[in-house]
Amino acid sequence: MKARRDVYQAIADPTRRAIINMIATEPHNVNAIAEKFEVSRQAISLHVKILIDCGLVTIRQQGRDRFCEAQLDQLGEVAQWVEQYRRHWESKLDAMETYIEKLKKERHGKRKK
Amino acid sequence: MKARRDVYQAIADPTRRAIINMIATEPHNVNAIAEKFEVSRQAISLHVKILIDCGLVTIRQQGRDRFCEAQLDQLGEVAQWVEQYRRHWESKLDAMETYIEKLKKERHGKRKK
DNA sequence: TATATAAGCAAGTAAATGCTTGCGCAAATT
DNA sequence: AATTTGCGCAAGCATTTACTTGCTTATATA
Repeated sequence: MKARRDVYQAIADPTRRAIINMIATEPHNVNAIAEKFEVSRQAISLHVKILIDCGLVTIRQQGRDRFCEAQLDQLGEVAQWVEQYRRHWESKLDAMETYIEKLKKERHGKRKK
Repeated sequence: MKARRDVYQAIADPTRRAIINMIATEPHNVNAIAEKFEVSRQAISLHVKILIDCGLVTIRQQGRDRFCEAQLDQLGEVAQWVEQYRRHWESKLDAMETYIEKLKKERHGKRKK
């Protein structure tokens, strides 16, 4: 269990997405996370490790507790990759709609960064 | 090879993302796709199958050719899932960092959105 | 018609994934 | 000091994944 370790791989697993969802609101320690799932604490521990490895989670050690905090910057990469195809799924219908979409985007073109 | 078959799983593989990227612009038949990669035609054929299974690719049969067309609607799900966390990575929620951000903003009044 | 060509099917393999149980250690609690 | 609690480490295991080679069936084409 030590090969490919990128964001896409990390979020491919539903349990890991659930973990992210859980700690996005507020940090939880490993056991707290594990309690919400059917699988063993160890299984969760491994998932967390993977999330740490790819940078989606950081640990704040506090006594014997390890609080997992979501650090979702890396998701930006996925967002970017997916976004580049948005028009492909939003305007699959016909040229007309593509055109309208484009107009709308231009009208309130509010791109950050 | 017949278990989980969702979009997240599908795009987890870099080769599959490359295939999507390739046919997003215009359809290619299986061999045409395979030629662009180092792996065997069969390997590509399997990747395509996975993409078909999760709805990201559709086939247009034409004689002995099977043209693969990108059908990226399903990516919307991923986009949505990722987007819900955008603020998490665009504005770190950590109190400390928020504070620092605030200081920086105040210093050289540079807005972000 | 003989023969390329496109591509699925099948079987085999090495590595990765997801999970479990058992153990040990350090920080809290009694 | 003794025990409980949080959690990583390690080994083991069943699947899944990604890929390969070999064979087969259609569809073109010389």
